[in-house]
Amino acid sequence: MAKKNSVSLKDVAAAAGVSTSLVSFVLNGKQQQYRVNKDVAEKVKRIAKELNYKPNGLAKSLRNGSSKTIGVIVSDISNQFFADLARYIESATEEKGYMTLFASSDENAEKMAKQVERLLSKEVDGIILVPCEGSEDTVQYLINTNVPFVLLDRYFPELKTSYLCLNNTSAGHDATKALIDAGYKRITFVGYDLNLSHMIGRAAGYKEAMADNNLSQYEDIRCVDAKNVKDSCAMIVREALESGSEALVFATNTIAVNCLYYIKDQGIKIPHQLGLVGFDSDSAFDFFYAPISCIRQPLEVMANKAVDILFDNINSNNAIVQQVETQGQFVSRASSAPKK
Amino acid sequence: MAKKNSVSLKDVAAAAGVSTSLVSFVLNGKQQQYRVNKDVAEKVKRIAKELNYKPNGLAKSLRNGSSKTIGVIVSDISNQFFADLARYIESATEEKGYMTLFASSDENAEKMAKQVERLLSKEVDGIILVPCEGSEDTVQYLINTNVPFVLLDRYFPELKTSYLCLNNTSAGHDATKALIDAGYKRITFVGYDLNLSHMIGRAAGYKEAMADNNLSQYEDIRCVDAKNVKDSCAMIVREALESGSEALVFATNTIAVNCLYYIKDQGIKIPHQLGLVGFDSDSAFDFFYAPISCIRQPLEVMANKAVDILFDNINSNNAIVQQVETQGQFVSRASSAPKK
DNA sequence: CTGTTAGCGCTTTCAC
DNA sequence: GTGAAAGCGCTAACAG
Repeated sequence: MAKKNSVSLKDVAAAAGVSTSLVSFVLNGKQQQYRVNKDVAEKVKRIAKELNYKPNGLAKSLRNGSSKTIGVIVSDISNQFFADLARYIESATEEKGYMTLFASSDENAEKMAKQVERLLSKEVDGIILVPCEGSEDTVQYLINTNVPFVLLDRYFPELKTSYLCLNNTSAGHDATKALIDAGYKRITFVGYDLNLSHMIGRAAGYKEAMADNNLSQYEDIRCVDAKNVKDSCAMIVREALESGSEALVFATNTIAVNCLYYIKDQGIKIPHQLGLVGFDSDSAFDFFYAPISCIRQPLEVMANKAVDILFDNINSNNAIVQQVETQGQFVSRASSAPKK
Repeated sequence: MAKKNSVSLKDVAAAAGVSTSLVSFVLNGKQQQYRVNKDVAEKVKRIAKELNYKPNGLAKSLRNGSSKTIGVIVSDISNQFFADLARYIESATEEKGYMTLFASSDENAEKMAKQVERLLSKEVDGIILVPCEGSEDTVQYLINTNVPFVLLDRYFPELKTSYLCLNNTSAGHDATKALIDAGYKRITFVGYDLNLSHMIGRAAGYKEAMADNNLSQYEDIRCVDAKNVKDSCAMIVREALESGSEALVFATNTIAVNCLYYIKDQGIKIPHQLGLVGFDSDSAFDFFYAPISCIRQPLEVMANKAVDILFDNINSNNAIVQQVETQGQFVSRASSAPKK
């Protein structure tokens, strides 16, 4: 531990000439309840302060059966989208007197399972989890072992769990519809080849918008290779253009930014040669010569709500399953300006 | 705790018909050391697996006097610079079997002190700390209580602590010199009004470069109001231009990005009207119409080294103070192209 | 080779 | 009003 020289309850008790129980009562504000003598209470408080007593959280947690810590597993904490969520989650949990243990899964089910184990071995009181592809078993395990948790950003329709995510279908629809309204017809959806609800939803929204506007014959979904995002994005943009695509919907901000590098390099004219809509935000969207239209997720609301749901599960011993979808907001900018 | 139904060492021992010590030995790979019977060992392992036994990390930590957890306090975990560092730190500590507790200080000394307390109450084995202005007391407290820690990004010259930071003077010098070499003379340094080593170092490097090139008469240092970065940046760029400044050195990426919003809005011509050099990186630097030259910090190296130093302190009980400076690298791009 | 036991620091019941 | 004592789950002397 950080310091071996730390002073314990016993030390305070000895110095005050009382029992450890008294000290515990006083220092936990239960002097009323246990009718501790006023003077004794004062003395204990004074001595505790003098000795610079700091309770040992580990011992407390062990004894109380609650670590006052939650775990958060995201794909990559350095990704701006997750970093923003992390910050909001941190603030929300801190307000409740909890600490947050963050871990990254790299979209790898095995690594995610390992991170879950690591968090559980720290006896976290609950977990906020961005589940990755193929991690149903791990999620099922959490259900079986009755660990309070909430899925974030994605969920598994076949598993009855609490989750909080964007209404992805609606968002995918709005992104696509904006391009359609601007006069684009041959619109390509650029996503990951992931069998995960957020991706499926966004693609479904895209298809729906295309179909509703009699553009199904132009439906074109392309998948970025997650192992090699940069090159894969470049190739997809090139191929989409070659096949006559007039506009692209990017399913995530990482995809968008990587495609933008290629678009910028190649001098492709936005929006006249290619209309664009992205998801989330990135300063690249603002500084690209034609600012990028996008679907904004209400990150703070999402983080707060996910935390609320988690604590509901913690406090109710998972009695209620809450499945919440938030609404994205379309931000219109130059990259999806009306096609000439 | 997550689950009340968890199985303990005692349960395994009972099921295997042996004592808890045997189980502990076996499950901690000490069967050799304690000459545990092979068959018994096998049986214990099998039963532990059958019962899905997971050791309680809290109890282990309490007993062992080490939580196998470190704390990391940065200014803001959602800031890309710190998010990147966080990710590298997470990876490095994970390799050592440690978990990482992140917290944000918001550059506020009081909040930082509170975060330190929170981390210590979790009995972290050590702390990586990005200290904020006026937090000398808290750092001194860590020294006094013999908590292993290492400062990151900034340090206090008057305190004898381990730290890892950029060679800021050299970086500030290089950034400025690049502009001087490109023919700019009236160069303005835009930083925060913070009495912190990184800011002081970068400004000192700027001054040094100006002086070495007989440009001291043009020395011009302006400070962004950290409480209102966006507006303050806009005002500073405007005033600098009005006063005849030909180039700007931005002391952080947040400052740079905020100034770039104004520069873009106003249609200021980069680099001909104004040469620019920033710190760190941001996708805005890449997508601004004139890509921004910058000083890159070796983030991965820095994170790894900070973790190494911290563990040296943990393992040596703070016997050695290591103060390490890394070198930034100047990346030349259009924003600091030779002035016509 | 294996079991007993004494705590790590804390909370809380129960007795006085 | 207060203290003794049990015990959260684990490790590691120490006995045998």
